[in-house]
Amino acid sequence: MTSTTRTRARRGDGALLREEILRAAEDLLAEHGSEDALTIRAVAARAGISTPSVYLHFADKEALLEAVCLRVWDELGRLFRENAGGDPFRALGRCGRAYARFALEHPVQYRVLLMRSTPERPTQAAAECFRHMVAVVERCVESGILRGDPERLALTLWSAVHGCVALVLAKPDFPWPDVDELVNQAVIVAGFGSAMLSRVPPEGVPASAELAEDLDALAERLRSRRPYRRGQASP
Amino acid sequence: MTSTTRTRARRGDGALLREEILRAAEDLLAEHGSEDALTIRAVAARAGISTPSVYLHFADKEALLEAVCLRVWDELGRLFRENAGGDPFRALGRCGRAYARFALEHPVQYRVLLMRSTPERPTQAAAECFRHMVAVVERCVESGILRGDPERLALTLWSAVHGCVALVLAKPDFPWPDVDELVNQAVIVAGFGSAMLSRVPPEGVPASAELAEDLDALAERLRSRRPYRRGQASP
DNA sequence: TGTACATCAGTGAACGCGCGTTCACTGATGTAC
DNA sequence: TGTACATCAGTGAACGCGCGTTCACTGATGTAC
Repeated sequence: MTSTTRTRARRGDGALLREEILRAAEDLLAEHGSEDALTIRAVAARAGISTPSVYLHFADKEALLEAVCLRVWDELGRLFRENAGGDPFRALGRCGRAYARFALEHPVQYRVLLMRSTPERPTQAAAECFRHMVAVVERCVESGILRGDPERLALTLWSAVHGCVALVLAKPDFPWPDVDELVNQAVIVAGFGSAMLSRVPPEGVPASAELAEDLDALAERLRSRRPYRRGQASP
Repeated sequence: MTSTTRTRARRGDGALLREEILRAAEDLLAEHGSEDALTIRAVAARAGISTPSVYLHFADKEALLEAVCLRVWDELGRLFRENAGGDPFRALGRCGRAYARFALEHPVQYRVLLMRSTPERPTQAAAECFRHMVAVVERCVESGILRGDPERLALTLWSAVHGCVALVLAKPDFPWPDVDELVNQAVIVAGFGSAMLSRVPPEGVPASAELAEDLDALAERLRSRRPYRRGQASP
């Protein structure tokens, strides 16, 4: 940590410090991998300023933590928009994978926003994220591959991908197999599982052995079809 | 909170207090819904003893929290054993639902053990929980309904159900639809999705519209079969 | 062009809190003789 | 049966820590006249 001596901001440029504080906070989170590392004192020290200076730009500690986390959240919206085009079922898969990648790249922010029990703003961020998913699901429903209430479907898809990254983030010491493949499996399971959801007869399905036969028949049929694009798993 | 005056334990019965401390800690967690409520001081006050007395039975705060959480964990193993019998695919569904119910009934313990980034013992508990799931999955693989490495499959199934309860626990203020139904959907998605996992051709699947046709054909076939047991969704 | 003054970024020192933990202790209970 | 003593459950008071936050302040920068 090279202690570059900060030169005081010009009049009216006080907001510049805000940026430096946020960056210092981000660095702390990234290095320690836990929100516990984010103390006003540590952030100030990291930014090379005195502790009370933080209060010139953030009302309190919670406001700072929130700002750091929400800052990165815009990126998620962009990812959804980028991946939402083309064949709907494939787009769904791409979005799921992008979501997981995002979460794994910003572990602490993701944990604070979606794995901590907090009211208010962070929940709004979750709701916004949810709306993006609904949009993608709606196109799947239009195409016929998914059926049912898009919001319900989106919730289930969301929770499936969330579960995968949440476990990995919470238990980094667990002997996970290749995380990318785990995410990929979760996305495929979520996609095909959702597609089956509206197609499972309400009276129930046959016993495992018979059900296996029918699924094998489906698999055979799928194999005989021309794949949408080769060399890539789906959705 | 009736302050029943504790009578000092007889010689050799010191361990009795241990139970009372654990119960007091459980009550605190249940009431406040957060592990932050568990302070040595609060637990002692709740149990009607002096603060240092806690140290007669627990090495430190972490040991107490751990004991409170692991205490409830045995129940999970019992639930798996109870639900593991019968048709494998159905057993899988029952175990998933039981798991979710367990998590929702012990929110704080679940959060501490599976949603917090902690090393050592809690991770062992997660591993033990995982082994139970593998056992159920193995029977599914034997029956042919699932295919592939049981551990991989179990991980994916686990993460799907975990995602559902983890989101609900983390964002209780979110306008969730009926949680039981959400869990049910997650379980069905996880089950059928996993069944599809090994059946998706590696070259990829056709476009959404064609894929929808094939799935509809499967649905038709399932409807014409005699259901394993009527009036109950599956798996 | 010079000077008094307002404004604003930033600071040093301290307050007060709740916490985990420790220490020397008390007094009841059992045991050896 | 009585008595000295060891043991053990449990306690009161205090230590020390890091924290969020506040307060009165400093001194550079710009502005009015």
